[in-house]
Amino acid sequence: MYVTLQNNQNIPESGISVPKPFMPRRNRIFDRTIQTGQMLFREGDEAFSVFEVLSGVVRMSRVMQDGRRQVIAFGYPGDVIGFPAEGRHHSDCDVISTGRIIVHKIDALKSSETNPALHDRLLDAALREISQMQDHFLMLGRKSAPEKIASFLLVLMERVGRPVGNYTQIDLPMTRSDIADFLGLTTETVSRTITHFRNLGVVELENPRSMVILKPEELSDLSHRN
Amino acid sequence: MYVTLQNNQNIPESGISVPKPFMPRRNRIFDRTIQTGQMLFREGDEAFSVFEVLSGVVRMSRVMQDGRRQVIAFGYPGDVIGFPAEGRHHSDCDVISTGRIIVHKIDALKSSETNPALHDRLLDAALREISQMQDHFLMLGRKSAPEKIASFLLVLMERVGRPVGNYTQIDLPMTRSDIADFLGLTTETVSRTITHFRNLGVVELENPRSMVILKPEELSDLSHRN
DNA sequence: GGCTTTAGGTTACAATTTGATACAATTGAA
DNA sequence: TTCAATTGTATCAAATTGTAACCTAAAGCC
Repeated sequence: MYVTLQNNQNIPESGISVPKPFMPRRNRIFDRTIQTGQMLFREGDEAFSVFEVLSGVVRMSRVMQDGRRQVIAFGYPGDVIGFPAEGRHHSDCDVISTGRIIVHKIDALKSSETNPALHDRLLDAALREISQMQDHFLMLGRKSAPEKIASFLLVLMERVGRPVGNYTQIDLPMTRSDIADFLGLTTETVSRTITHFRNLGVVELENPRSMVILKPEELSDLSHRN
Repeated sequence: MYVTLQNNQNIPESGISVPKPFMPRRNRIFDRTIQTGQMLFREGDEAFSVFEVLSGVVRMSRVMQDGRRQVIAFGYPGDVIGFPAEGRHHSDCDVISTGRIIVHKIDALKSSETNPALHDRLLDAALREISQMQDHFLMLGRKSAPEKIASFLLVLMERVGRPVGNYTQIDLPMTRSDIADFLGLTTETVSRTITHFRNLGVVELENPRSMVILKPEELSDLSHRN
């Protein structure tokens, strides 16, 4: 699923499970390598496919003419991205971390004739995305800067964190500017807030792109998720 | 479609058309009256149906424990609402203006067996919703308060405005608080901004719930859509 | 009818957060 | 090593929010 910072406190059995990538037997997968900096599609492009991320990270974004940008979502392994409307893509999609994707023909989403199981899976992914975007709305519209950053780091920790000793380490393949544009902040505010968290002893930075979460509970308090 | 304040300046042939409600011959429709104040579903409810608005207006929202609320969307005639994820609704849905809806069994969305045409239509509605939520992201994350209000009024004008002489009249069935929670602002800011637009001669209020757009072009400039 | 109550809306002013600007430090690539 | 890009920090300005008072209209009640 997308990293869209859920807020499911009111939902019983809150966790939305992420299905494993579809793996037909004998690896008859039409997958493709994606390289950092590569563009998968642009806003307005005709949509021929949806993409399932196997590894690496992609960034979906929209831009205004005056340059203001909103990052819609980061696509991590397990996510399906590029759902079209009216046959077209409505955002840009860039690769920010090299990896592999499965390219599904758009027909698989449109029709259940040739492959009902895949159709169901893609439909579920689309519905899951709607739900996750709703969570992101709450964050964009109603959370403070520290709450946004804390929520963001928590989601990354839960989705792609790696245990290192007693703590959890997360990579940040995106720039501070990407994070800012995802959360509706400025890079300065992102920087300030991370520095603040560091001073609180909640997180630790090995370098700007590698973070260790020292106190997940305090981060959770800061995010006001529970 | 939802009133989600589109920003399609980069998309050729930008307008996303809204399909007419599905009308089987001889009116064999399973529709239902909805009354202001009625609740269609709550966050966490098991999802048995999706709803197609025929008339009236509904409000989808999510709430944090501390009371902060985000209005996800307003459902106007033509919109399909209540798409579930993992079999559950992930927002509350209230009726804010009496009307009628069609109740579609969730199976119609899940499977194309019984009614392929309806299945396609609901799938399209879901994809359109994803696209429109992306537009709303840009607004929530990157637009200023006046830009948000101007965009909101423009979308209402285009979707449900009624010509009155040379101008366009729009009803605002939602409260200022609903608008604020939709745009990520406070009621005071909404009030102040509308007053400002009134002083500019861009809009006129017959009463707080009935507005006349006097200068659509200036409103468009204020919204930074074009 | 006239009164009170209530919800919603508006306005003014103070407080606060965030953004803008500028510049230093760091990192990674050439 | 040098350069360019990114990140971090500090100061100041601006936009938005918070607080509180007041207004208006509708609803309920006597």
